[in-house]
Amino acid sequence: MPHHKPDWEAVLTEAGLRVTRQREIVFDAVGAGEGHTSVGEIYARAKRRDPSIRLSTIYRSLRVFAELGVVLTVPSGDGELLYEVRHASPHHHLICRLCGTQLPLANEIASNMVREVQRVHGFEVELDHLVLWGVCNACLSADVQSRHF
Amino acid sequence: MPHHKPDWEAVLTEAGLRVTRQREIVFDAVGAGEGHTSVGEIYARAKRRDPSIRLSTIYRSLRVFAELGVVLTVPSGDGELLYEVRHASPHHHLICRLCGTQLPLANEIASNMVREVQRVHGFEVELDHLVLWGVCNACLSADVQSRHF
DNA sequence: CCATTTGTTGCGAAAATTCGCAGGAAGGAC
DNA sequence: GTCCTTCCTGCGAATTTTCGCAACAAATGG
Repeated sequence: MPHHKPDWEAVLTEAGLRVTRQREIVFDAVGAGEGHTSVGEIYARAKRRDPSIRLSTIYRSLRVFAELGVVLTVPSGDGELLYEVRHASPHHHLICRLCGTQLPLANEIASNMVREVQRVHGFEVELDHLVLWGVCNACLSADVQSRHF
Repeated sequence: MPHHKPDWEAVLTEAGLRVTRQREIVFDAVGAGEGHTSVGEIYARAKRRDPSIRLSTIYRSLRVFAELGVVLTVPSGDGELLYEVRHASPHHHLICRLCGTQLPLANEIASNMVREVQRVHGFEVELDHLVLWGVCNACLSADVQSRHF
């Protein structure tokens, strides 16, 4: 199936919001690169398509997208917020606070937890993008070795 | 309540940082109330003890504390960052995005997930304060009813 | 088409957060 | 105590993010 129609437009109209030229530009700018994108980069890309677009419009669009869940926010290592378009299936990350590597978390683990919360608390968790910080395998062994010295 | 020597000082010195009067004020300000505290509130409390303290000092201290893990940051509903002192045992929350209620998450659920991640990915998750957003029991039934009308 | 309604944008200003730097204070060594 | 060395803070300015409001544009219905 061609899947050419971007579905974020449907999500917006569904929510009673409007599909505008600016929002299209911003959305495309988020997805233009690979992976996570900073506000500055998004602004630069957007301005390339419409030099008169204002930074406040970028921020407003991003907030709308994030609230509706069509883009996800990922806190980068140094506290800056990064943005990324959300793909069909929810995906979760493990981020190593030592080397910064990101690896995907097995979906089953996350959905198990969601199911458990539902069973125990009767609470419906909406888990789009779980980010777990910690230390990866490689750094764990490296750290152990460095303590040897 | 033998609330002995606050251990955040040990954590700072351990990291080669200094225990200053300002940092003491900021740390106390974070913990002065119950639960999560906003930057503005922290600043207000700190200024009560030292009117000459600067906002940039608040931000710098909070960043240091957060990086060392002695205070935790919690994203509030509207995107604002809240701060809270980290207590001995990790604790996790469920927050309802409809009514704002926060309820504690059974520790077992979280630690199960951490164990699973370790087993499957060999990744050591450092889970101090997991916040899961969703819809609580009460709002779930209320929502169902409202769809009836 | 035209009119109406309501959400959205541009614009500038305000607020929040970070930065650079010189003076001041903590911790350590003697 | 005094002297050092670094780190921290006050200070103001720069940067980032939000806000208010009038003009504008998207969807809807006639």
